[in-house]
Amino acid sequence: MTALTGPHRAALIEATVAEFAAAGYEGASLNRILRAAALSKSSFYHAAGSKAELFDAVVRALVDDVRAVWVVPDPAGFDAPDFWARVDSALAGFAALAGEPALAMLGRIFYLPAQDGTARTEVLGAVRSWVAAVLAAGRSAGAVHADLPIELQTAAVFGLLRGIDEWALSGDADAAEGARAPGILLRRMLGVG
Amino acid sequence: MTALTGPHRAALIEATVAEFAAAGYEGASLNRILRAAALSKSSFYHAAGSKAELFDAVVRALVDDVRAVWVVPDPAGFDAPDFWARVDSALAGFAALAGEPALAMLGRIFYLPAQDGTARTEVLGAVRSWVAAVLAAGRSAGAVHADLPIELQTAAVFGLLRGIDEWALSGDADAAEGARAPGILLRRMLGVG
DNA sequence: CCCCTACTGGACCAGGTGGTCCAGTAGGCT
DNA sequence: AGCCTACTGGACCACCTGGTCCAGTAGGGG
Repeated sequence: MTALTGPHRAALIEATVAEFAAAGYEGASLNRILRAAALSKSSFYHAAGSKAELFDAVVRALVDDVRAVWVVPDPAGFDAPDFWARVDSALAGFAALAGEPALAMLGRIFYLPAQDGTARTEVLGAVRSWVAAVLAAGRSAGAVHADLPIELQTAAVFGLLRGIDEWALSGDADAAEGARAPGILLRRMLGVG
Repeated sequence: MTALTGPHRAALIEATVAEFAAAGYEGASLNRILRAAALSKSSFYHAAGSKAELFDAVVRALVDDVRAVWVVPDPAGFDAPDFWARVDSALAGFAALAGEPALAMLGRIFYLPAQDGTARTEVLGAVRSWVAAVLAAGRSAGAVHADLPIELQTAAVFGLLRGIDEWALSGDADAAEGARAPGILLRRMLGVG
């Protein structure tokens, strides 16, 4: 019922994020989280109604953190001749917050398929339609190919970025290469000319 | 110990694949599999030593199915001026076996991160280095950009294909568009000129 | 001071997990 | 026939999961 209130909120979110990092979103154990947060079951169920609500609250908290650092650009602004320059600067702004591990994790949370009704699907849908709107603006600016469905292009963008991200995380990756790769590859994949 | 032998092999693999489809690789329940295969615990542990061995055997069986239908092209053959035509025909050959749902599932199994030592990591590594070898051949043929690490390009290929695959699976996807997308997008993303 | 509400600790629950153990039994070999 | 091995059924195990319940207790308002 209550959507995670009270003094334990911060500790609970922190412990949950750590658990996500260790065991993934699906594999996260409520018992482990409570143990880490030094909180009893009953206290937890008093503050947050269920495991699902906890997870939703955490997702929302992470999203808020991101939006506090990175103001999401209006897709309409991308309908301009310098479309790709604007994409580059948006990517640069976004890359700036990749430093904070808690925020980088938000991305990882969305890598798994989610069932409807959760905050994840909601946020993921919002991000997805934002990307689609940006692509649509790029199309009217003549900067983005229009010979494939825009939803397909959106999915390709997500997949590509995820692939780059996973490479960047796995061992022998050069951070500088990882930072410039999205701009280069997205432009080649989608850009006209 | 034994790597899944005996008369139950077929039924066990079938039930396991069905369970993978229903609950995912990680969420697959051994008990459900045994119930579906009408096999008792002791019989199972006699035939296959553990859940992990079952999963390995199933992965290997699916891989064998794929290799029976699609002969993996030698990467060396891609070092040619018509590199992208060869990629297209390889993609077409691979798309032909997307019809069989059990085989399509193999891909989905590899979407999740795997810990070392399992057949999944082994096969995934093999596929990954095959793709890297093809890309290297494309580079020497002058058909593939060489301004980014080849491992990064490989990761980008995996991500892109996964993104397209997920789009193709989710509802309102046009199968024809989904079939021609990989060739188009891979070439734009990686191709020179 | 008393009471009432908000909160807390911890025992407890049903149901699931992968895995073990042992008393059988069926089938081929000698 | 006798035996020995390969297999089977099912009870049982420890441990984990998310969730419930209840007897408290701390703290602020009347």
